[in-house]
Formats: sequence, C-alpha cells, structure tokens
Amino acid sequence: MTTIKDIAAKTNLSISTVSIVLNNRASRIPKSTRDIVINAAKELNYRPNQLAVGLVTKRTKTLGLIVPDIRNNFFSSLAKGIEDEARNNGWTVLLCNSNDSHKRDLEYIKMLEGKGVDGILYSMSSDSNLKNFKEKYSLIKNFDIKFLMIDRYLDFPATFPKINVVSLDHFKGGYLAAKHLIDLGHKKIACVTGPQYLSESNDRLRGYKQALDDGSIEYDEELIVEGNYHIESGVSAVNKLIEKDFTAIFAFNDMMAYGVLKGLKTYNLSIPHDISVIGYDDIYLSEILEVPLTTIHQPIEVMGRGAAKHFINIIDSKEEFLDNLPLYSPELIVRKSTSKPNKRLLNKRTQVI
Amino acid sequence: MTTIKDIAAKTNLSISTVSIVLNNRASRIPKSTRDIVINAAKELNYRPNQLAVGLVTKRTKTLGLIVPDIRNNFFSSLAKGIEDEARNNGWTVLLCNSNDSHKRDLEYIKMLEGKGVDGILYSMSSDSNLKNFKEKYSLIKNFDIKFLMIDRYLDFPATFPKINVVSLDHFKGGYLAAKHLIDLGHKKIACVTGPQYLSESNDRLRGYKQALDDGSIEYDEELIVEGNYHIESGVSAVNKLIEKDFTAIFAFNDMMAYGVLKGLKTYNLSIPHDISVIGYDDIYLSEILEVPLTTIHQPIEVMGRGAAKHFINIIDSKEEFLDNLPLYSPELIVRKSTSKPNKRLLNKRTQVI
DNA sequence: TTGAAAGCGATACCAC
DNA sequence: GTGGTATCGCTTTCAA
Repeated sequence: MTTIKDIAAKTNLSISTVSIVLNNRASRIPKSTRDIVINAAKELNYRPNQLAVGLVTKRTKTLGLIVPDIRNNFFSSLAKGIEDEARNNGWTVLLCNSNDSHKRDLEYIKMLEGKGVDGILYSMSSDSNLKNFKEKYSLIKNFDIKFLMIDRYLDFPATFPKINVVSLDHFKGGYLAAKHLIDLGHKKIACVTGPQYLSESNDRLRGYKQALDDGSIEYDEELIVEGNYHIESGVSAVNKLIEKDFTAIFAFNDMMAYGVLKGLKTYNLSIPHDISVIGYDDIYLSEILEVPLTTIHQPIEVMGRGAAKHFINIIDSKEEFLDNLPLYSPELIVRKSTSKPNKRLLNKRTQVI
Repeated sequence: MTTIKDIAAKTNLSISTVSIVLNNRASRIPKSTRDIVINAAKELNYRPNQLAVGLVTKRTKTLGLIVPDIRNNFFSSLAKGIEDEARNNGWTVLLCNSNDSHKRDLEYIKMLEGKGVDGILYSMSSDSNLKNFKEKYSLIKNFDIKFLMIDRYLDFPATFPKINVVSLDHFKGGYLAAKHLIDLGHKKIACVTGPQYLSESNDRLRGYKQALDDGSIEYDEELIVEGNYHIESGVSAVNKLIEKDFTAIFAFNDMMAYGVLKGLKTYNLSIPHDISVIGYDDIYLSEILEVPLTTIHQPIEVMGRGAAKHFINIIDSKEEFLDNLPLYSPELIVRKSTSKPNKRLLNKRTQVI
C-alpha cells in the first residue's frame, strides 16, 4: 500500500505539502509542484487510508443503515436507493438487520458508533414503542451521531425533540386506497393494519377514515384487524374477518395482501368477484400475480435516494436540521384485484359459513 | 467519547496496562488491577474506536459485500444470511450494488480497500467475463484483501489460480429439475438458461443433460434459449420457443419462470395442462402464485451464513484457503405447475400456431 | 507487573 | 509556498 509518505519521498516534498495538494487546499501551491504531486500519486496508485483520515477528521463518509429485514422488498428497494445515492457522493453504507428487535437496534447503534459512522439511517423495528425508542434516541444523541428516520417512525408526542424524518405521505395513501374502493361502491371495507404504534400505519388508517367520512360511511371498528406486515398476518386476518360483513379488504402492505389473497382462497372466495383486495407498497411482484394486485405505489427507491441526499446534506452542513425535508407522494395503481361489490354473493357467503 | 486515556487517568494506570487488560492479553496482570480497569471501562461506557484499532492492527472486522442488485430476492436473502452471521461474530458488512457492471465492481473494490475491509464477498456481475474478471482479481490480490466468491462465478480455466468459492450444487439442481420432468413422462424439455458464461447456469445445463442422458433422451439444442435471469427474458423465451415442439419448460430461475408463465398465457396455454413449467430459486412468491410453481429450492440464507462463517475463519486463520469449503444442496419442491405431458394438446397447439 | 515511547497514515496549525 | 510537528486513539515492543 502506498502512503502519503511514499509520495513525499518520491517527490522530495514534505508530507504536509502532499497532503495539501491531494486535498485540494492547494490555492497557494503553484501548479508546477501540484502536478508533480498528482502525477506521483497516480503513478504510485495512491489511495488514502480512510481509517487514518477518519481518525483525524472525525468523518468517515460512512452511513449506518438499520432496517428490520433486508429480505423485505420494501427495505431492499430502500437500501438500493440509499446506497446508490451514497455511492454517487463517495459515501458508503453499513448494512444492519434489526430483525425487528429493539435490543438489536441498540447493539447496532453502539457498534456503528465504534465504527465511526457519521450518521445512522433508521427504519424502526416493529417492536419499538415510545419508551424503548427514547432509549435508542438518547444513545444516539449521546454519541453525537446524526440521525434520520425513514418512513417508519412513531407518533411522537408534541413534547418530543424534533427529529429528521423522511417519509411517504401515508395519510394520502390510506385515503387513496379507501377512496378507490368507495368509488367502486364498497361500503364495508375491512382493514388489515400495521402495528398500531407505528405512525405510518396510523396515518393510513386516518386517511381511510377520512375517505369514509367524505363518503358518509360510518367507521366500523369491527372491520379493523391489526397485522404485522408479514404475509402470515394477512392469512390470519382473513380468518378473523371471515364471519364479518364486508366486501373489500384494504391491506396495509402488499405482503399482507398476498396473505389475504391466500386466505381468501381457502374459503373459495374469488377476487375481485367476491371480495376486492387492495394492497400497499406496489412490490414488483404484485404486478405478476394471478390477479394483479391493485395497490398503492410508493416511490421507495426514489425516497431512499432522497433520504440519503438530504442526510448527507445535513451531515455536511453540520446543521441538525435542514429545510425541504422531502415528503413523497404515493399513487393509486389500479389493477385487477378490485371491482364493484357483489352483493348477492356476499350474502351467500355469510349464510354459508 | 471516552477513550483508553480516560480510563488510564481515572485508574491511575498507564495506557498500556489498560490496553492489555481490555484486550485480554492480561495473563500477567493480577486480577485486582484487571477488575479496576474493567470496572472503570464499564463505568465510563468505554467502546474502542475501531478506526484507531484498525489503523494499527490492519484489521477492521469489516466485510465488503458486492452483489449485482440487493432488490433481487436472491441477493437480499444472501445478504441477510451473511450479515446475520457476521454480526454474530462481531463483524460488520458494507453493502455494494454493482448493478451488474464490471466498472462498478472495480470502483467498489478500490473503495473497499480504502475503507480497510478485511475481505470481499463477491457475487459476480453478469457482464463479467474471464478477461475483465482477471482485472478485478489482480486488483484484489494486489491489495492483499481476502476474497471469496459466492455462487455466481465463472468457469475458470484450469490454469487459473485457486479461488474460494461457496456455492450451491447447481449441477444437482439442474439434474433434479430435469429428472422430475422426465419422470413425469416429458421428453421434449425446453430450457431458459442464464447468461452463458456464468458457471452456475452451465452447471444446471450440465445437470439437465445428464438427466436426459440417464433417461436416454436425446439432447436438442433447438430447445435451449439463453435468458438473463430477468422476468422479461422468460417472456421472450416463450416467443422464441413457441413454434418448437416441447411439453415442458425448465427456467433457470423463478423470475424467468414467471415470465414464462406470463408468456404462455398470451398463447392461451394453460399450466400444467398444456405445458409444465419448473423454476429455480423458490422465491417466497412462487408458493402463492395462481399456479404454485414447482421449483428448485435453494438454501440461500443458510449459504450466506455458511459463506460468512467460512470466510471469517479464513481471515482469522490467515490462510489463503481452508478445507471444507461448503457446497449446498438444492432440493426439488413439487407444486402445481408440472404434470404429465399432454400429447394431444401439444399437437393441436403446434398446428394452430 | 507496569509504563514509556514508537508508530499506524493521515490532517492541520504554525513557523520559516 | 513549503515544511516541521503535534495529534487522532489505539497496539505493541521494550525497559524498568
């Protein structure tokens, strides 16, 4: 490995001069010596040792990314966007899978601090609540590491310190989904929500309620089932709902919608003829399902890019917060899993079961 | 941030002593002082600065992971396994997406070297060939970074230096898939392969040929179409094959199998009645498709774990190679997309089109 | 059993 | 304009 020292030796200049040139603080250095240094660096194939740089500058151009599970397409798309943008700016990303565990979040935060990351991008583990979130938060503040939450966060009380959050407009997403079903004529719309303390889930639910309200439909708590964003909870939601009176299901993510599809199948219900199903996320697989899933598309990768960009700006600016925090808009994608309600069949079903 | 110096100050011991204790080279240090140090460390919430450690030890306990695209479920499962195992051993993973570009592979390798990673886990970008692979390889060797390839690699000529490769037994996978179809009675089995220079694809093809051979079926090159592992190439493969005489299609990954399904649909062919389809990968979605896909399951995450484990062992041992290089066995998962061939319909189809 | 000092590879301040 | 030197936080001889 060639070091700055080697260049100094080769060029008969001091390491200070070499360092200055290589970092472009070379205003006062004449072009002639500059060229000498640069050529020598090129010739010796010099690449700075980032450990050494980080040690003295306290900056590593490294981001820690904590997501619940990278196998989830949502997070892998997010990670892709983040990593792409980071790389374009010469930054690097450490991948962490929390497995939705608060305890592991904590471990990762400590580990990332040890590695000297400049910032942590955090997507909340689903067993987070306000209490244990405070624990993480104070740890991070303690470390003086910049912090940005992506999409999954809590409904923070008004007293809570300001936090950087880059997110999708889930209220709008929830509204769009419910509105679509209502426009088709549905009045009994079941929901499979996310974990109740996640703000995104609550936002979607608020959007759903707003749409009901706008359509003069009464909100029926009986039709709301809490899920956990995994496919199985879509299946079990169907089992819980099956005896209730409904013509459509709004699953708060596509994975659960797949589960709903699967569950409905076990009752010999066909989609959308018997039941309309709408998802949320627009995972790329949703398009190629048997019944292509109507869903809410989210510009996940774009958001990842935007979040990384914004975060890097924050870190570079040394501010705690920057204006223009991006908020990304979801979009309704109508495919084949939703249609007008079928009243007759609904009655038949409720009688039969 | 508390440093080793703070501990030294607090305990009235020297930095050296503190360092020795904290690194468990403490044989000669009496338990009494040891406890003092350890308690002080705990009290001050000490965590070593890994940049400093790395700078002197030349070891960072950091792995670089280069995959084509983390959004691909195969790679996200792989990454999950690797990261899990790494973390369990106190290691950390830098995520890199090559976008299947050799040029980016090169950039990443340089960047990772700068970051001081101890090893690079590499899954080949699909525009790799022997020539440009050599370029990467010599770069890495130059850097004296340990190197392990996962699953995607080339058919190296015998003269090529030995390389660490952790992989699935794709020959077996190809064999299992073809054998299954042959056992059902198929004799005209089309293939949609992966890129031809990837050894995994060739291995599957060899397995397929072996199965044909064992079943005394002649190999027909006309039935082999090269794909690129993306869904669209499954669709276009169908278009290329449609006038040929075949009763089954073996797609070399599930994504292409989805494409095949989609393509077959456009010809009004039903699965498995008209054509049997078998995939490869067993993506979680394959189970919940309209026609659940018969496929070859691969223990991807397990392989990721095993690869990380093996690699860490190599790095720790300071050997170039270790025995017991793992080879993981794929497994046939029979679902609904394969059945006995339907001769009559086949004839009808070839006449009609 | 403990401590002093050198050194890892870079930056940055302050002289010259 | 250029160079000397302290420093970042830690490990590692080598003395004491």
